[in-house]
Amino acid sequence: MDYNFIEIEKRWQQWWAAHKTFRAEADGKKPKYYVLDMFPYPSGAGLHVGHPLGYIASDIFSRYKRLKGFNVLHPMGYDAFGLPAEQYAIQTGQHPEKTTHDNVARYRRQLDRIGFSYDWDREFRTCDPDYYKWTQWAFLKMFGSWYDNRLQKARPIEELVAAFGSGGSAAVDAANNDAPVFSADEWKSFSDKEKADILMHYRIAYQGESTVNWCPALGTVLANDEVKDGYSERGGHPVFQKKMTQWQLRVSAYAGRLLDSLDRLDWTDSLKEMQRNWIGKSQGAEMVFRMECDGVAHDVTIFTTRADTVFGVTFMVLAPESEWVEKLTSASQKEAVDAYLEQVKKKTERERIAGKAVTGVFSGSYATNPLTGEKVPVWIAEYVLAGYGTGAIMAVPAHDSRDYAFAKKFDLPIVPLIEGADVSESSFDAKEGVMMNSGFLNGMTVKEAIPAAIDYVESHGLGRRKVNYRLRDAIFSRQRYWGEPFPIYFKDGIATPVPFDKLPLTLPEIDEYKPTEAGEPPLARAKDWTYDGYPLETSTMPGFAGSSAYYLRYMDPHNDKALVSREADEYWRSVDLYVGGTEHATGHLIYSRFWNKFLFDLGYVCEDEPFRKLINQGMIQGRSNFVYRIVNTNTFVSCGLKDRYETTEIHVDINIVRNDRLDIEAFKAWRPEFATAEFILEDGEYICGWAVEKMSKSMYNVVNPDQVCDTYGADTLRLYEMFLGPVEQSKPWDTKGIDGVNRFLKKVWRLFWDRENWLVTDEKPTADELKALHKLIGKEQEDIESFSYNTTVSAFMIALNDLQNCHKRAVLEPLLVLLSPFAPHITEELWHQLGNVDSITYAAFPEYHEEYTVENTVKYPVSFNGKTRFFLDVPADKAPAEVEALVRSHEMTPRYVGAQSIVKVIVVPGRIVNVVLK
RNA sequence: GCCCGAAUGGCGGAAUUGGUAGACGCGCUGGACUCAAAAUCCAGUGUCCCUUAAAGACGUGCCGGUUCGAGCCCGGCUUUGGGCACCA
Repeated sequence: MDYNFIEIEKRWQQWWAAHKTFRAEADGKKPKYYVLDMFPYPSGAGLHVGHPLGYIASDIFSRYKRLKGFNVLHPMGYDAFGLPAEQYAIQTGQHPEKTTHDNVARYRRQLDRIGFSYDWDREFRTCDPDYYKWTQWAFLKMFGSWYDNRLQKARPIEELVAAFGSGGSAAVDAANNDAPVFSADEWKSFSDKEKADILMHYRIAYQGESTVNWCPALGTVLANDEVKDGYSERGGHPVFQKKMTQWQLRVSAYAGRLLDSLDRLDWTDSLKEMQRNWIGKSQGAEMVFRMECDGVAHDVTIFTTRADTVFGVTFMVLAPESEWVEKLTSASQKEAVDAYLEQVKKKTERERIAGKAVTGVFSGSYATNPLTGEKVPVWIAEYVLAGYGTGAIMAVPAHDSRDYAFAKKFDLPIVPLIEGADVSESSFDAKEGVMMNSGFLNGMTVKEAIPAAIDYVESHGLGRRKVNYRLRDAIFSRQRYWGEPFPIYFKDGIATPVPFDKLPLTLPEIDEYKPTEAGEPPLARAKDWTYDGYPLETSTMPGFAGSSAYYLRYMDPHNDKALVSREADEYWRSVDLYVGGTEHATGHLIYSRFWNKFLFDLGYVCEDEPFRKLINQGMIQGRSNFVYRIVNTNTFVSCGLKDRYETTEIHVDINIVRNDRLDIEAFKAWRPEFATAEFILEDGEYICGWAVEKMSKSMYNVVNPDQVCDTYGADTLRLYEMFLGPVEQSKPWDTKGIDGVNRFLKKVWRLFWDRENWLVTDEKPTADELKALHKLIGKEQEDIESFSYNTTVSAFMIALNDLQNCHKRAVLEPLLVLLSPFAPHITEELWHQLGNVDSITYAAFPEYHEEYTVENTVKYPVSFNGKTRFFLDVPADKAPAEVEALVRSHEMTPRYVGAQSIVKVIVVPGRIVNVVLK
């Protein structure tokens, strides 16, 4: 009988579905294990061979854990709200729901062919109202909460209201955005609207004005992680900085906790480092400078990490968007300042970064250095960012390169503060050296001077220690259609939550998906978009809203009373293994952690971190092929000869190229313009050029997993993707080696069947066969636990070489179990042919016995002059003299001895060997 | 500019973490089977010297160091991938 993978794979996929083999249920008797893939956005292009890489790895791990006796939760679903479906809708008028539905169906078909062990009963899409009900619920919980800096946790807003009533704004230390100061009596006298406005400054989900990334081409604002180098990540459109009122999440309140608990996570160091950079903690001080403008004094707070350099301040700088700009612009400078602000506003984010042009304007006011009493000018310049620190800085050109560039351009004084620092050509930014020109700090090193300066400032009431984070609050509204509607309506101008029992607030039907003529979001087109007669919010939530708590929903996906029941949450707790790409490091993985910590604070979940262990699978790149057309002709020249002509490089579909050799007939048929093409060949063949590039439709280098399943089968695909190299590593897709893996599976089949005979016997295995088997068991356990799947596949091949002619049931049965996580279909088939009725999934992972793999030996540590150099395996019954002879004759010994000679060899029987050298 | 990571045959990649470098697979060469091809099986395959073999020398991006011993540790580079980037 032959290995008919098409038939086998179809049969067992149906069998697993019919028997719900992978259904997970909370079961207190077994230890749980939760394995999760980052769920996909179902794009129109379908899956390519790169997508399943992580899914295969996590599926192998899930199947392995099941064999090890764990109750495994391994779900899958779709991140279905998003921009592509909406843009397609704008172009074609097709409802995004329809597009999404079709794409999901296609993804599902493709996923099913690969034989994943998902519990499909738990599937959901983030655009299902039953699901986004809980996204809206979480939003309302955030709207109804504030962050207590003292307790470092979120609390219900009612408790804040109570505190205001008894002690005014001073009663709490709460995370806020520029909240006003008031007394308890004032609070009581405020109108409802005034109270609501104040509370809005404290809510964890709040509406507030801030400088946002505005993308006119997409007609929406974007979060920081959705902007790359000044362009939108989706579509690559220019982004502008603009002050706007938007919904935001107070992620910044959690910056410290997000940073600290990174240490407890089993993630790669590089990913943790990325998050640390993104959170960007910096320790320094806030200092107050008195500034005077046309005779009026203002106390302006600045942030610095170099309090030690305060004696070298020669000017101050405000960000153009700072609220101080207006108050500190003198009448005489007003015109110049206004012109400058206008000029800054017109620039895109890209131009601000890329230009690096030094620009600025004098405000007309002066500041007093609180330590020296010296007066210095106040400038306005775009190199100072409004969103970080206080939007104002003290400039020390001698020791900060940006201040230095500014001082040079505008001819401001530069005062060096560190002995020996040469500041004639550039600033001296390093935090080292000995202070001078710095009053009481003189003679100290920089490392001593920083805390000394801050201590001085604190004790004289001029400022205080302060930790700043780069992490900003997340802009949470998008001016788009295809997202979760905000369950908020505006009653007399007060943002009011839609009651919980009215959720989900479902997305209304509209006839066009574009913004309105007036520039309002698409939802403004909906008829009667009101609640209780009041207008509803017309923005929708961003893509990350639905993906921030989806791992919790999988624990209890059909619950209509809660996001997740307490019992389900306490059983499944958090994701034990999360597999996905690094591209989510500063987006989804920050937002999810924030979201989870918030729910933890309110007692809705029992773990404060969502993803215990994280593996980042690498990208699979495409291998593109090129043909070379001679300019202005329809003649194509083979790669080796292309330098003799002037040619244009054209991507050619890799499906009509084999081993870099072009199928000329297929090429002529590929596109009408090539039907009459002529060719200049090498050795009778057309050789194509090639390059490794991103796998994409436009480069004609996409390999569809369906094709691989057709030609080789899903088991080969799974095994091959793992064999390509470490899961974490990016690598180009290359089918060169796939035959070797396929050959391996055929050989496995041949252990059971030759052409027509069943070969399996009940003979007793030999010692060598057991040794090969147990070596494999040991290796596989070790490798799977450390995600070295490529070496596990190698171990299978080695074991197979050792077991070539072994048809013994006692060896083959455990072998199938070992192989089943990697190649589930072929093993399931053979497992049943061996007479087993139930799925191999329920088998037990074979136990590893060291005695089969290691001879009965003693391990002697061999040391030279007391330092252990190597271990020698010696049969246990050897006498000391024989051991000594072995050591002396050991092939490595001369190398350890080097130029010295052996004085004597001391052997402690069964324990240790020491070689004394002279 | 700053912060991580990587560099090993013709190729993808191994190496028990300081102990026989190149596992396993691909490719290539030769052979068996075949009328022939495909498939399958067997053998060989880091480089140099050599008809071949033995033996030897060299060999993990470059220079130096520690060590009896370095792909692995230390110092200094080169190339390359990724992240952050007027964050005071």
